[in-house]
This record gives sequence, C-alpha cells and structure tokens, in this order.
Amino acid sequence: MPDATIDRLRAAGYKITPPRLAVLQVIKQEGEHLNPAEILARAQAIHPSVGRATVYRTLELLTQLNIVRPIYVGESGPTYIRAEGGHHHLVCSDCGKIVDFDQCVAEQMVDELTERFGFVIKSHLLEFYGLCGDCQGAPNHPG
Amino acid sequence: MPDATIDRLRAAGYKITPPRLAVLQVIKQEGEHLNPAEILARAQAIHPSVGRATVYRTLELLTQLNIVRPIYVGESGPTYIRAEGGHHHLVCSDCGKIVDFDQCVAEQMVDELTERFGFVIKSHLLEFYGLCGDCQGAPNHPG
DNA sequence: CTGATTGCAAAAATTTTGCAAGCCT
DNA sequence: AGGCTTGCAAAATTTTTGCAATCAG
Repeated sequence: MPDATIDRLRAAGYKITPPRLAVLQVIKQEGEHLNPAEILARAQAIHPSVGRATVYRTLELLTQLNIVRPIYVGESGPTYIRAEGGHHHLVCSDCGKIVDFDQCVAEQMVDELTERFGFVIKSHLLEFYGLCGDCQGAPNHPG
Repeated sequence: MPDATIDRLRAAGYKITPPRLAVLQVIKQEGEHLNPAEILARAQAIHPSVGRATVYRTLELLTQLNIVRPIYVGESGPTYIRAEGGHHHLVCSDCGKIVDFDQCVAEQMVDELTERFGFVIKSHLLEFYGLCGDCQGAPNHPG
C-alpha cells in the first residue's frame, strides 16, 4: 500500500481524516486477511475513538476506489486484502491454512482478456484449493 | 455438479435428505453466484418446507466436503459456487458486472505448486478485477 | 429402531442508518 | 464557513443455536 494511496483518496475528492488514515495504516501494515472486527480493533489502537460504523464506511469507500478488496477464504466472513497487484493463495480446504506464493502466470492473460472483453484489468486474485500436507489422508467425518 | 455428489455425501456418512437434495439441485442448476437467501428461496421452490437454518447448515456441510465454495465478488455478502474445477471471472470494480471466461493458465501451475508446497490441489479460482467497457472513463466521486 | 437432520423461533453476530457534533480543506 | 465525516446507538440483516419432532438408513 504505497503512500500514494492518500493522494488517490484526495484526488477523488475525499478528505483525509484520522479514521481513514488509521484504517489505511492497518491494512498497509498488517496487510492481509483481516476482517472488519480485527481492522476496527487495530485502527482503534492507532486512533482510539474510531467507531465500528466508520470502519465499515471506510472499507466500503476503499473497496469502491479499488484500494482494498473483500475476499472469502473459508473464514466465516469477509476478509480484506490490498486490491493492488495480484494475490496468490493456496488454501487448505480442511484446516483453512493459507499460504501465499509469488510466481503467477496470470499476467500473461491480461492482454488477451482486455482485447476479448474490453475490460481494463487492474489486479487479480488466484487461489488454489486443496489439502495441505498435514491434512492429506485425514478427511472429515460426521459424528 | 455431477450426480456423483450424492455418492460423495453418502460415502462421507451423511444422509441423503430432501433439503440436501434441494440445495444440491439449486446449485447444480443455477450454478453460480447465489447467496444464502437466494438458495433458500429456490430450494423452497423444490421442497417448500426447507428452513433457513437448514440451508446454512447444508451450505456449511457442502463447503466442508469441498462441493461448494463461498466467494466474495463485491456483493454485499457471500455467494456460492461449485468448488469443483476452476472458476474464472472478470469482475468490474465499478458496476459489479461478472463475466466468466474459459481459457485459463492456472492448470500449468498445479504440478509446480504441489511439488513446492506439498498441497494436493483440487480446484482454483482466478479473478481479474478492472473496469468493463461501460464503466471506463466514468469514475465514481463523492457527493 | 436410532441417531442424524429438520424447522421453528429465539439469540447472537454482523452491517447499516439517522443525526447532531466535529473536523478537513 | 461549508459540508463531508464521525461516533453513537438504534435498526436492519444475516447467521447461529436450542430443541422437540421427524426421517433416512
């Protein structure tokens, strides 16, 4: 999350306020997979008076501006990640473990998709689901 | 969603009940991007007495068995898709339009990731975010 | 039969909203 | 100064839970 994010907010006509800075800082630092409640708690550590509602409103704003993005990875609710660039996760369907990896072949597809669908592509999310080493051979059963 | 899904449920020791069949059928037919409320409504069209709670419980069960998967694509809540195979979406950050596409280079990565991280990979989700043709040049502003 | 599963309604958790006060520009 | 933003608390939504009745195997 470059500091340029602030300029982006300003450029879009939004005011730079302590709550917004706090939320931005939380996502910049902690980065990944935080849900609204966690973001609230950490934002309050920075600026104690921040309220729940403001976190939701800020998250919605940042999502609209394509600065963050909500995703679901088996958690019980939404989790936010930076929207910029790509995200590549390996998610264990059994224990929920998430591993990030770097190499990604998605960029190769951008030009083709742009041409074919007329989308201007800004970022992407690539997730693989399966079983991690620990969970292989240990399926879940009822009872 | 092959009919084999039912065998999978049975094999895992779960009972095959009308509510479960209804939810499975909804996801099999309608397939994509339905939220719990929509799934409930359509399941009730098949088996009128199905209750809200059962849909949630069934969705959780199917998620655990890796038959369906919740995702977030800018909607206000979770949406369910089949977990099998791959899903490839182009999502407009502005209007929320979702376009599915077929070609995907993700399969190429499976072997490498398996070797590197020890995951047995079953499926994947690849989403590109950007602006669709209609939304380009029409950014959102406050006020 | 037996215990998993269901539907209902209440409870809990999560989000959204209304509004006066406060802050950024 | 002007009006976007905020925090609070209440309202609305969405999910989860408790339990007796029911159903699949």
